[in-house]
Amino acid sequence: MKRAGRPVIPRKTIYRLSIYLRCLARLRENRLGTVSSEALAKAAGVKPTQLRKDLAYFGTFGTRGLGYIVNDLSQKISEELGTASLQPVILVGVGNLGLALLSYRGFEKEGFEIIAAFDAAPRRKRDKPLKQPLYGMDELEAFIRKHRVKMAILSVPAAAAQTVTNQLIENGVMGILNFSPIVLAVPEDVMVNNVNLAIELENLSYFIQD
Amino acid sequence: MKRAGRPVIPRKTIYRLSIYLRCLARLRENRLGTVSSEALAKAAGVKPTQLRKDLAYFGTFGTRGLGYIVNDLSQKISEELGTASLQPVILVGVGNLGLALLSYRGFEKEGFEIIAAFDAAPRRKRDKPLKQPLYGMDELEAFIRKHRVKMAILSVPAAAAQTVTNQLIENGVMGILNFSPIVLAVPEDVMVNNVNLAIELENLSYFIQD
DNA sequence: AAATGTGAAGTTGTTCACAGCT
DNA sequence: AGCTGTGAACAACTTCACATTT
Repeated sequence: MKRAGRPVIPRKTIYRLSIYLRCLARLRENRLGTVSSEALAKAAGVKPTQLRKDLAYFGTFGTRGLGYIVNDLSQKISEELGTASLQPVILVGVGNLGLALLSYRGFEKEGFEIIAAFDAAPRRKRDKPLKQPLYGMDELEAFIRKHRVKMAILSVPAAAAQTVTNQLIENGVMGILNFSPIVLAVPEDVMVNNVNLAIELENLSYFIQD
Repeated sequence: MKRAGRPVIPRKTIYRLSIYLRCLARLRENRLGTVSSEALAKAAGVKPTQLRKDLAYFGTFGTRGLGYIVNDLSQKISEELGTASLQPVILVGVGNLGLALLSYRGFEKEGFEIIAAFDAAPRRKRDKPLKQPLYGMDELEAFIRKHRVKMAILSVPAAAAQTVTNQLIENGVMGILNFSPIVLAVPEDVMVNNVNLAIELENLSYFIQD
């Protein structure tokens, strides 16, 4: 929580905190009480010093000579990330990819819930019955306002992406997880995370050339 | 192509080259002949100087006072990324997410083709008929070797991820697009790109807190 | 006049080295 | 003795400022 008075934590650190949290969860499942920065860093795929620096941004939790108490550290990171406050999310664009994301179970386990989906053609035949209600685009504005939705997953075709984005933002959405292959123009205070599968593949293919 | 004698291009630059390429494609569709670094940078969501620096890593293509020729620049970037050489890709783990990725049309348009899918339970009932052949895990090794597969998309459950990864690498896979929520341990010369949707959401939710 | 290409300056992020605690 | 916490050194990346070309 970027409250005044607190240090600003770098973006990359926040990313890694999420990773640490997941590693800690596995340690807990294995009933481990404490962990050293070396062990946790290894599990997370980073250097021990980086882990310690990351934690130092928002406190000092370790015991010298011993390491970190798994439960405590887990909770501290959770608090810092604000994971406690479960955010409602909507999804816009129920094509192939959107449909998949809707049925993907990975979200709920992590404390997010897609509470509704929207599509330009909500009655189009889909193979699978959805858990979430599916509405037309004309109901988008009212829904966002009514449920105070702050986060949206965008999986519409490229041509529609900017228009939909504008609609989302006008009605109060502050964070967008963008799967459409376009760079969205947004005001400074709106946050966009891009996930572009084609680019990820292209990137891989570049680096594996001998 | 990281050939000896060429400068090493930073990872982030490679990422952005992919983005520029897509922006240029749109300019071409709109029949634009030339573009300035300012205009292209804006479309790509970066600063003009950054765009120019990125390009400078592998050549000088612009004309001062004029800008870049869309077609030429497009081709140069394509060459640099090695997009020309269309890589065959396999997908392992046909659950919800894997299924979605298989039916996602975004890949083929960008020059990738998922040529086969593998799953521990290949006969499990799935709602949708697949375009790609679906095999059991026992056929994985032979297939990779026979088709000289270098890239894989991994969408298996966390518990299976590392085991499958080892299998892939032993048989020659050099690049993995990992959707499973685990940090994979791999040798240095193997490249992993992680896509973790839960972390992306968690990250968004952190930054939109007021 | 307009826009690129680039050395230098600035910024951000990572790693080292070691002091300091338990 | 073992392991954390952190200032300082280092490395990577970005932006600036401006010389240079068309």
